[in-house]
Amino acid sequence: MARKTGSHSEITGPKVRDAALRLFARHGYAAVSMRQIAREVGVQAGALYLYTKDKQSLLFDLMRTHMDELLAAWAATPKGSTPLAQLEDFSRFHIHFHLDRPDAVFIAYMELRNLSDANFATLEALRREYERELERILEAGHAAGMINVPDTRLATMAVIAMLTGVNTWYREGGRLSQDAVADIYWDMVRGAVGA
Amino acid sequence: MARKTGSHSEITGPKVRDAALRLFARHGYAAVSMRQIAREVGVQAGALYLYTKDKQSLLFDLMRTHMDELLAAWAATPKGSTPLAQLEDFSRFHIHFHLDRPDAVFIAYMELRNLSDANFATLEALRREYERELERILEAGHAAGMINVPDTRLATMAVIAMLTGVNTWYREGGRLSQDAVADIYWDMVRGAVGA
DNA sequence: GTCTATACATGGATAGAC
DNA sequence: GTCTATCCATGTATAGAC
Repeated sequence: MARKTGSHSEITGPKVRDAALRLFARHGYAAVSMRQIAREVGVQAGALYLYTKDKQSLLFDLMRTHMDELLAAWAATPKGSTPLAQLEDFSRFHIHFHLDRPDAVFIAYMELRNLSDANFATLEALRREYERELERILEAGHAAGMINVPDTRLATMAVIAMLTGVNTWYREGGRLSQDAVADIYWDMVRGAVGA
Repeated sequence: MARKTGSHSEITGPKVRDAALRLFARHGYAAVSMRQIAREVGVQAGALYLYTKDKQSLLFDLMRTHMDELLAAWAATPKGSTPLAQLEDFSRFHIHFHLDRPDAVFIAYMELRNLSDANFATLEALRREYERELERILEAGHAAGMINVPDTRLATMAVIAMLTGVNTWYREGGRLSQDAVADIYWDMVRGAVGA
C-alpha cells in the first residue's frame, strides 16, 4: 500500500540539497537563510531540520559529496599507459567533470572559509588527495623524461588552476563545445609542462 | 594648533577600510557584521557610518580601489618592445602585484556576487579592461608568429587563471621567493602559449 | 567625531499541535 | 512529516546627547 501523504523523506531530502546547492552557489552560504531554502523546497523552515542537523552540516554534506564523487569518477576513468597519456586523460576529465557541475565546483572553492575547523580539515585532505593524483603523473613524466618542469608541485598547482579557470567563463551553448575547449586546453597544458 | 581629540577622520577612515578588508577576506562579506568591523577599529558600530554610506559601499570601495590600482600599476610598468617580452612583463607583474595584496585579491574574486547590479557592472568592466591588456599582447604575438595559440581569448583566460592561482598556495617566507616563483611561472606561461 | 540608546528586520533553531 | 508559534541572538541603520 503506497502512502498517500506525509513521509516524503526520499523526495524532500534531495530537494533540500538541490535547493541549498543552487542558492549557496548563487548568493553564498552566509547570505542564504534557512527560510529561503525552505521556500524554494516548498516547506516551512522548521521542516528542514528533519533532513539536516543544521545549516553547517548542509554545507559540509554538499562539499563532501562533491569531493567524493570527484575522486570516485577519476578513479573510474580509463587511463593511458604513459604519463603523457595520463596527463591528457586528467586534463580532459577535469574539464568535463567540472563543467558538468558548476554549482558544486563553485561552492567547493568559495565556501571553504565557512566550514568549521574539523570539516575544513576533512575537505582539505580530500582536495590534496585529488591534487596528488596529478602530481604523481607529473612526477612519473618527469622521471621518464617526457615532460620538463622545474618544480612538480608548482606545475601541479598551475595546471589545476588553469583547468579549473574554465568554469569562470564557459557557458553551455556558447561558441565552443566542451570537447573543443578540452582540445585547446590540453594543448596549453602540454606546452606548460614542456611536453 | 593640533586638535587634541575628536576629528580623527584622516586616521579612522583608513582604519575602517583596513579592518573591513581583512575581515571580509577572512570570513566573507556576508558573514562579517558592522559591529565586528567597529570592534576591530575601536569605535562603536554607529560611528562607522561617518566613513561609509553603508556596508555595500564599503565593499565596493575596496574592490574599486583595488582594480584602479591594478590598472594604474600595470600602466606604469616599463614594458619590452616585443610581444614576447611584454608577455613576460605581464606575467611577472601579475604575480608580484597579486602576491603583495592577497586580501584585496581574494575579495575582488570572491565577493562579486555580493555587489549590487550597478556596482557589479562597474567592476566587471574594469576586470575586462585588465584582461584586454593581456589579450592584446597575445594577439600581437600571434600576428608576429612569436606565439602559437589556437584561440587568443582562451589563452588569455588560461594564463590569468594560472597566474592568479599562485595566490591560493603561496606563503611569504616559504620555500620559494616571489622572484623564484615568477621565474618558474614565466617558463610555464611561455610553454602554454607555444612560444 | 564618538557615544548610548534604540528602532526594526531577520537570522538559526526548537517546541508542541496536528 | 509538516505546520504554527516562538525564543533569543544578531543584524543594519539612525537619532540625539555630549
